[in-house]
Amino acid sequence: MTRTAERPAGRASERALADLREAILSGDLAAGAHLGEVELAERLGLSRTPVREALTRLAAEGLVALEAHRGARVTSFTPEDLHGIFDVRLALEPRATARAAAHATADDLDALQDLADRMLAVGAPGPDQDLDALVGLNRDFHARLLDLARAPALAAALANVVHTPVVTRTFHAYDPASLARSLAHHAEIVAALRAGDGDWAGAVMRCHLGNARAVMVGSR
Amino acid sequence: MTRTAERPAGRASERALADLREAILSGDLAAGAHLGEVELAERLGLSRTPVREALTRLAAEGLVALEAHRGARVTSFTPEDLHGIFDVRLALEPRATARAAAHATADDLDALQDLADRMLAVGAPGPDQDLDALVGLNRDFHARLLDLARAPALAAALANVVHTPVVTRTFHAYDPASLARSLAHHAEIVAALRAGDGDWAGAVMRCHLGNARAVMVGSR
DNA sequence: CCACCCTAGATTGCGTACAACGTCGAGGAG
DNA sequence: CTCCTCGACGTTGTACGCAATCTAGGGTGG
Repeated sequence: MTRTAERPAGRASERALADLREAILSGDLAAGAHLGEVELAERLGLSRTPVREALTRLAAEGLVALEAHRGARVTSFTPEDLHGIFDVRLALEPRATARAAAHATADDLDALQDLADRMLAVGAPGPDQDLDALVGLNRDFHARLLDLARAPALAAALANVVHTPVVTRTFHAYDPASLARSLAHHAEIVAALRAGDGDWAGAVMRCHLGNARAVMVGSR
Repeated sequence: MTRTAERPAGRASERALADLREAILSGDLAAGAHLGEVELAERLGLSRTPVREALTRLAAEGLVALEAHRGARVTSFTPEDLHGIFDVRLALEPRATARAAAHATADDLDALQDLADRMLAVGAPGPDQDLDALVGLNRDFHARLLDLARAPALAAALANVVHTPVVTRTFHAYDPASLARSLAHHAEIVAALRAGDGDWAGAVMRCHLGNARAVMVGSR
């Protein structure tokens, strides 16, 4: 009916998926928000079918919870949940980081270095500090590192856990000292990889995650 | 209240999901098999819609791969993939097992003991040996153990990795010595949990998985 | 005053039809 | 003989409509 000939675009389903995921991760859709299929469909200018498919996939990723005949809700996480999520990250990411040492080429290292440098620049206290830009850079850094591990199963296991809103969104929670540590960790990881020392790199990643958990969940 | 204990039982979508998952895990649908939506729909007596939803969810679980306009295929795993999967299991399951020590009640331990005993009975060499029955018991044992860990995030991370056909299906690949070890491990895990020693239990799980990996992937 | 039932509304679940896209095979040209 | 091009088919992607089901609200009886 409504022929919104705005843009031919790619697959509408993937568009809906990406839009919804971004809306959730960015916080536009608050945790616990009531999501109706018709409402979302109208909002995105699509029919219910692709929206429904997107919701199904988001539910599989754990970003939303489907309640029968009651609508879908954005999943909310308790501090215990967050703690558990960091448990998984601590179990997997240091291992992946260690593996990355064996596969990283000079180009890879340069790219990582570049990301680490830019994060240091954007994250440094002062008028130019941009904590929001940090989010994307941080995601890129970790994603690239994970890719270098050449461990698809490990990456898949992590994927359904790291997507969680709070983990990827907040950099504002960091106090100056923790933020400085976090940014330094990135650089140190690159240094360890350059040295070809997987154990070192993995250890830094453990520190990195421990620091992050302390900031976001607090000591337990 | 109308007690419709009839055929249509339960949501058709979940039925399709369960049927397809079982068909894949049991091997009825061979790895790499060409799955068309219409073909599956006719086979299950449903329309394409629920089948499509089931395929989407299976793809999210990693059991099938959706190829655009070419149909879905049951994912197949290389030895390298399997090795990586066991890497993830080795990183997560021992940790979960250790955590289970803190939460297991007497009833839980009895149930685990029962499963371990039954596996010993069914797995013992002789005319009564039933390797197929082992599959279900083994899955129950690991699932129950994972549940006791009270670590939903960890369980979720594992879920998308353990579902893989080859990992859960084959017990025929075990040689007698390895099989005996594997069954003994289950009993030892229960013993360690009874002793309240999470470290011990986790160590046994590491052995258990190492043994399994050696059987299925071979030494590398 | 409380509990229960019953109706009305809304939402999801599923089926079917249409459209777009990609793939595969056959035929012709070089 | 090989490669390219073109057409038909098959498959997926999306829209829409109907039916079943659940939730919520008001009314009634105890």
